[in-house]
Amino acid sequence: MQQHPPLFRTLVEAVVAEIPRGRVMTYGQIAAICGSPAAARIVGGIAHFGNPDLPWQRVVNKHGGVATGYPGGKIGQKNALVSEGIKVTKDFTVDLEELLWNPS
DNA sequence: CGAGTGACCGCAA
DNA sequence: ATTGCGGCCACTC
Repeated sequence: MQQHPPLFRTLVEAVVAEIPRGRVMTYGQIAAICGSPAAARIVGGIAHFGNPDLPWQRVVNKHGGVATGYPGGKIGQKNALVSEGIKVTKDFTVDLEELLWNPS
């Protein structure tokens, strides 16, 4: 019963918060779910200015590669993903065919 | 309110 | 294969 239209940022954070452990999602897919398939960059921006408690490490790009601006760099994100049981290649990429999470 | 920015995406050389 | 450029749209200052 939102009298005001939900902010994009709120939707993105909600989706990211629903990503189960051991799964990943792409920026473009999250943006599309939130209603703006071309706002993939915005998702990244929200990741930087949004709620730091959310599992942003589970968010990867369309190539399955980890983000560049993650705190600690790609190493930090890869470390966080591996800590959750997600296999990350030495090329800092994850297998989207196996780990991509598709919300209902 | 206006301008700049970006943890992206896709294509061209 | 790698590198560079533009577009796209919401967020921050």
